[in-house]
Amino acid sequence: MTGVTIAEASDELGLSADTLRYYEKDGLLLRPVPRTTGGHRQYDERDLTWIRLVTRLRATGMPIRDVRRYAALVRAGHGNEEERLALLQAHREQVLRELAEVTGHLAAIDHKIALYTDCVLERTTA
Amino acid sequence: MTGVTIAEASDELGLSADTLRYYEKDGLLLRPVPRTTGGHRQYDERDLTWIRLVTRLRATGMPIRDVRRYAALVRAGHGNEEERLALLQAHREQVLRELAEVTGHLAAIDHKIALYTDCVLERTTA
DNA sequence: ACTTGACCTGGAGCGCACTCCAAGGGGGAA
DNA sequence: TTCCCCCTTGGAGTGCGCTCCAGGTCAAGT
Repeated sequence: MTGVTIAEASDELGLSADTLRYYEKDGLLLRPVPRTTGGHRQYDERDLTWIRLVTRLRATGMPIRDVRRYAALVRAGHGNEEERLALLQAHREQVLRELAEVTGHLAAIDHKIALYTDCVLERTTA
Repeated sequence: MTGVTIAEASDELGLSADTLRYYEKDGLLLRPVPRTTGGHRQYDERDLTWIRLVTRLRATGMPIRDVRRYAALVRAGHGNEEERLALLQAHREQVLRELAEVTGHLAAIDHKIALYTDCVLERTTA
C-alpha cells in the first residue's frame, strides 16, 4: 500500500485536511488525488512533493489563482516550459521586490526601536 | 492654512481616501483628523508622519488590530515606552522570521527556475 | 446665482483564503 | 456485529482589509 491518508498528509505538510481538500477542489493539484474503494483519499509521494511546491509558492505570496495557472501548465505536459519559466520568474521578481520593500521598512522600524530603547534606558538608569 | 485635504494626503501617502477614513474610524490614528468649518478633513504634518509609520507597520505585515494597540499606547502619552518598545520588538522578530522563511522558499524556487532554464535552453539550442 | 466636482457619513459589499458544519459512509478493534 | 473515529461531500460561514455606494453638504470657478 503506497499512499497516505489525508490526516497523514496534513501532518506531514503542515496544512489542514480542509485546506488539502480545498486545494484539490480548486485545481491547485496536478490531479484529483486517487481514492480507495471506500472513497478515502490516498496521497502518494508525487502528490506530496507537488503540494510542497504549492506551499512554497503560497508562502512567498503567490495568489491561489496563479498557482492554479501554474498547475494547469504542468498538467498540460511537455511543450510549455517557457510559459512555466516565465511565470516562475515573474513571481521571483515580485518576491524580490517585496523582500526589498519589507527590508527597507524594517530598517525604519529598527530606527524607531533604537529611539525607544534609548528613552527607556535613560529612564531606567536615571 | 496648515493642513491638506484628504485627496492631497491620499496622493502623498499612496493610500486611498477610503482607506484614510477607514484608518481614522478604526482608531489607527493618534486623533480624529481636524475638520474645517465645512467638515472636511485637514491633515497636518504630524498626521502624515504618523500615517507613514502606520504604512510601514502594515507593509511589514502588522495586523490592523496591533497597529490600533500601538496607536492607543502612543495616544496614552508618556509612561508606557516599555510597552511600545516590546510591541515593536515583537513585530521586528516576526518580520525577521518571515524574511528568513520567504528567503528559504525563494532559494527553492530559484532552484526550480534553474532546472527549467536548462530544459528550455536545451530545447532552443537542440 | 449656478454649476461642478470634491468631500462628508453610515453602512453594505467584496475578494481572498481558508474554516467549519451537517449528514452520511468506511474500516479496524472488541 | 457493534462501536467509534476518521473520512466523504456540498455548501455555508469567517476574518481581514479594504472598497464602494447612496444621499447629502460644501467650495471654487463663471
